[in-house]
Amino acid sequence: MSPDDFGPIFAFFNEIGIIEQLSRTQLEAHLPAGLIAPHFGVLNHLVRLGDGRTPLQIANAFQVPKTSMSHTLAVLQKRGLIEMSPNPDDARSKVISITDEGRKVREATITSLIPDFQKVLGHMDPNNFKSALPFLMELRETLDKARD
Amino acid sequence: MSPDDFGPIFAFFNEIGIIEQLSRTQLEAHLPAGLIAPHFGVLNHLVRLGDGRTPLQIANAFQVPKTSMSHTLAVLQKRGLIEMSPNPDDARSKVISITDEGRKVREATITSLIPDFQKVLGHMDPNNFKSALPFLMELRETLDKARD
DNA sequence: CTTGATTAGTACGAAATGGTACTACATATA
DNA sequence: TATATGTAGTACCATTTCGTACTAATCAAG
Repeated sequence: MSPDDFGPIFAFFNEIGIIEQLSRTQLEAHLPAGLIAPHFGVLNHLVRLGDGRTPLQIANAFQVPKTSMSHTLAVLQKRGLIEMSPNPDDARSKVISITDEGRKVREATITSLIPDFQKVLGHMDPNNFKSALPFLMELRETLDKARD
Repeated sequence: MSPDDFGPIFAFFNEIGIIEQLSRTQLEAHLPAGLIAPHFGVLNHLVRLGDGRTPLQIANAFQVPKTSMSHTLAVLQKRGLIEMSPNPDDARSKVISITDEGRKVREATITSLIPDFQKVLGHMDPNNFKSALPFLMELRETLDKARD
């Protein structure tokens, strides 16, 4: 890893940033008014990994401060998309579960997103996404381990 | 692009989001207090593409609303890192230029960032970044064209 | 030239992010 | 058991983001 390598590496992270922003905007166009990407992220997380997680666990999973997640969860609760119960194992803590309404919002978002993605990405080769994944996952893990 | 392709594609964008967040945090750790990634982004933009751009051009380049860029530029100006002059071609508009102090901040940030990147990414193959770049650029352009 | 529509930038407000500090509970050490 | 230290969550606050609405300047059509 010589100094000459950093040009392409900076360019790489620059593209990552722009793609993140454009795809986030695309996602948010399909969310109910007042919900943004982090809200959807939490709903998706709960469906994929199951109920029973604490706010702190969710904050760690998304690499955001617990105080940010606290606010995100409050919005989801206020809209009836999640429930917060006391944690039987730890009275300081809470346990998050998704409601039927929350599931419906996630489903509907994905359902309306897919045709849009298909239209936008239709002419791209899906194999490019698949073959890029292992490197992205390795990079994500590397960056993740580095934050201490 | 069949429905089965969307699993890996969603996973792909998920990784993009996490990597963006982790790398942004890494960058911001090297910025002077009170400056965040968008501030650095603008300074970098001005150095790479030159002075003389209007706020709206810069907002478009970063795909953010002009009202967001207005605030970002106000912070940079208040800290003496950019200058805003009247646009001789259009009295409604302004022209942005980076100051010597702004250049110094950008330089110092990059200089302190490189050894950190080297430590974190040192064991990764730089060729992976280079070979991922063309696909990311194609994807970015595709997403960019789609927003209308 | 004049009038109507468009455009650049900003003021303002609502919501999101994230830091500091606090409370309540849990855990470790004696 | 008593006490000290650590942890989960939140309240509060400063800053960011971005939408709406406005002002001033430009452009287009007659």
